[in-house]
Amino acid sequence: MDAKTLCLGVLTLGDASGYEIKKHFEEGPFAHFHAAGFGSIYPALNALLREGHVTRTETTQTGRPDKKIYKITEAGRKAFRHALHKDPAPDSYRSEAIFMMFFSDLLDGDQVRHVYDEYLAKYRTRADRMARQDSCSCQNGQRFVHGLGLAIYRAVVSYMEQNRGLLLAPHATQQGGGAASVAE
Amino acid sequence: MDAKTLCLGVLTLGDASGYEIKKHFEEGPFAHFHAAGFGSIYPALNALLREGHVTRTETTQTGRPDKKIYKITEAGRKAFRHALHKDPAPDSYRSEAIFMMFFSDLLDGDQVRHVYDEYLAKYRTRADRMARQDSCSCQNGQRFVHGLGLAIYRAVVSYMEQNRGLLLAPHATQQGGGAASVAE
DNA sequence: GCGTCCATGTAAATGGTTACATGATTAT
DNA sequence: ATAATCATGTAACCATTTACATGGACGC
Repeated sequence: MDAKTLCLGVLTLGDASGYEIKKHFEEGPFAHFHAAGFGSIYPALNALLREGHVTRTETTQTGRPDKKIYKITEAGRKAFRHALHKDPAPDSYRSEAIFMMFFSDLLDGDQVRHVYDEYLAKYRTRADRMARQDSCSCQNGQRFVHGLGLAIYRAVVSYMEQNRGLLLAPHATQQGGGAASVAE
Repeated sequence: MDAKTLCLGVLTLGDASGYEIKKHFEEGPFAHFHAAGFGSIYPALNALLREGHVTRTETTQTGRPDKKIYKITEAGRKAFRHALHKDPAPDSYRSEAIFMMFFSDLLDGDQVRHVYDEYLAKYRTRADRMARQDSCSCQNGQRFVHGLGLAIYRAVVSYMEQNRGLLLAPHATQQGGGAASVAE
């Protein structure tokens, strides 16, 4: 899925600037299923403008840099629907952290613990954030995807909590600075 | 994570040819967390050979093309451990199928049903295949990752089964090509 | 016969990430 | 003071994907 289609998708949810589109990919509802950086968003938006798939309005703000708000056109909507009509490419998932955990026996314990803890913390945070976001007002597709993301994050957190011992067996619990030894 | 490190990782599990390494990424235990194609594997192996991180043995086979078996060296193991000692890059997950489902209200029902069905079937197949693979003989890290993959796949399958209605609500069950109008 | 599996590789093209460039405001 | 947020963009770099090139064996 190229950056242009991704941007069009965000713009079907409402007008936005390039900066706001990036935030969408970081915090928005499908943040977990795609990503894009400035280096791909800005050129994509300019290309979409050239193609007539979006219009642009420059907004002057006081105390803030100027903003360029993009709005999808009818041609843009059509192009978006057309792009979504092909068979989807297979999912691609890449996780260096999990790759590392796979080889935990080759790493020293501190490193494994560090990777494990950071990873679990990150997924906990995301699961919590998603759980707080209400998806009630959204359309069905959006609710479906939100729920799916949440289900995946919860599964990861739950599995990791229950199987910590597999990775960090010999070292006991030994976490954080506290004195708790037989935590539970 | 560059292709070289990925190949080294596979080679810590046993000697292999480039072709076999690719199969590892398709069917092996961390298939789900990383991928690599021939175009990145073969050049990576040649680079590793130049660097002395692997050795290569050419094997002549009858009725089969010749094979080049790669074996990791001590220097290679050291380089691998070193590569795994950095902080892992954040996960990147990209799914066109889920992106499509997110925008299901813009797509026609047939298309959504098609994407949904294919996607669920794929995840079911993978979950089943993983469940059959025993991970008992593996080291802890490998068991951990295998279990994690399985947990994720099961969560996806389970969620999708339970929430099909969100995506495909108005159309009733209505599957197959038949004439069923008020099916279910 | 046709497709798939085995097996290796190169080259071009695509496309994304990273670094650079700039700069005001606000919160710590 | 210092970092973060807001805000846009370009250019070099890097890496992967894709297409091309080759070819025998085996099953349908």
